[in-house]
Amino acid sequence: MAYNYQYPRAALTVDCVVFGFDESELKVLLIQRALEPFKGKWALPGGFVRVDETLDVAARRELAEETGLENVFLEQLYTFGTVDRDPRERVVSVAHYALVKLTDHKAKAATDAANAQWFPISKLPKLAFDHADIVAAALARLQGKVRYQPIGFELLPPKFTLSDLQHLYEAILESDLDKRNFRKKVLGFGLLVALKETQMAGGHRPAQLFRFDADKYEKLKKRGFNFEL
Amino acid sequence: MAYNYQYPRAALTVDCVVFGFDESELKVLLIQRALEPFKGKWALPGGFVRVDETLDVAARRELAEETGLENVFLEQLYTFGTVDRDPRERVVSVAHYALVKLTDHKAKAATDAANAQWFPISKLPKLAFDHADIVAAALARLQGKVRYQPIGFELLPPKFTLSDLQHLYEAILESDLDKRNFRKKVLGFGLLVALKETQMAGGHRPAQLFRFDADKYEKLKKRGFNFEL
DNA sequence: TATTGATAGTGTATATTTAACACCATGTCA
DNA sequence: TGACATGGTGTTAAATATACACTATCAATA
Repeated sequence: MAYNYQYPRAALTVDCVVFGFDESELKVLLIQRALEPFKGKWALPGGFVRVDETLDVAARRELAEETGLENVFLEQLYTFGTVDRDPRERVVSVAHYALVKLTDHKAKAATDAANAQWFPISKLPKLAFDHADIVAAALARLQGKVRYQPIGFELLPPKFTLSDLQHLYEAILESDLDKRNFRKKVLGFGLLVALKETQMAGGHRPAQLFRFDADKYEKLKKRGFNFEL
Repeated sequence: MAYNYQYPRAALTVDCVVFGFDESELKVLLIQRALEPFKGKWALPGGFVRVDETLDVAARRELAEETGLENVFLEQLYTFGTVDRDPRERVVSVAHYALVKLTDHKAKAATDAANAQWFPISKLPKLAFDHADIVAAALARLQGKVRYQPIGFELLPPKFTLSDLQHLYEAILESDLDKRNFRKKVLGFGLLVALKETQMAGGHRPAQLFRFDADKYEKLKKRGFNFEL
């Protein structure tokens, strides 16, 4: 096809659905918009892509600027290109989703991201633009992905109990799992390393702490190992 | 995020990986480029997105213009946004993949798409831009998707035999399947309707023809039915 | 017209995986 | 020291997946 500069161009943005997990609930990080349109409404963190940065870099930059988050798990999700999704002009957005350890983030929240706030996924406010659609797509992707790739660990602190992990999966999949079968399966992957510590949670028997063995995961992944839950 | 017109903008394109199936082989439809850069090289059909059309519409329009294909199965794949993927300027491409019935297309090929040509996926020529990456991503997606969604029918003519279907799956998955187990499973989905005709292929016992029951598929899909192969 | 060659079509037995299920252990706190 | 809360552990039955071999029916031809 002809290469032609004369047509008007769509603006290109990135948006991020940031998932966190805390107190048995899956949460999403939102930003309150300071400007029109949708001023005062909640929206996904995101912004315009610069001509000299890749999409991934743009998403990470916006995330750092607006929420203070860095070095998180981030993947491209889907590109939203409806003509009227932005009332100002044509804006195409490459949506991403991120998984963060809530514990890490809480310290920074006060400084970098004064107008960022975590919302339980089941109680999201009305969102600006088509961001509700983007969140829905991200949740569907997360639910699908978690079944065959051990990405849930990105949402947990470095040390966690098997109950923590099970509650996370139950929150993501929105269904109850059998405790014994769950433990059998996840331990069977051989990706969990039992630490010498236990979690003194009070009021009951202390739980064994584990960490995720990322190196081993990379090796097994290369061999085409199947991590289906 | 600041809303700012002053920065240069990336150009936005769509590209399509068009899959077809013929003579036991999975094929991809390529276009020979008429202009620089990569003049004379083979490339994916695609082109610039207009400001008044969605991504899906843009992909279908380009497909019709460059290959004569219409009303095909088409889904968004991934957005490629490396900074230097186009030597002229920054171009971000929303890649799609399409599944077409080769039999339908062959009639049109001579007229609409003089410089379009089908290549076996295992013998692709060197491709322009990062199109080899896009094809690889599309194949991976197709291989993943075919395992849990009956989209293979999009690649077959309306009437087909179980052997046709099996050969298609074997071509996509690049592995041999057991005939009896395969037939048991696909018939078990209840999506195949046996026609009253048989295929007179000559030289051997004629094979039962089937059609895909798209209505039933839609109904079962809504009920969350599992089509895992 | 009998034989050969090519693909169609069919069932069972075994191995593997999944699903369902209940009790004791160990800590805190009243 | 008893109540309460969560941690931790195996077995059995059901369902599913896998492996496997022979007969059927046509065309071509010897």
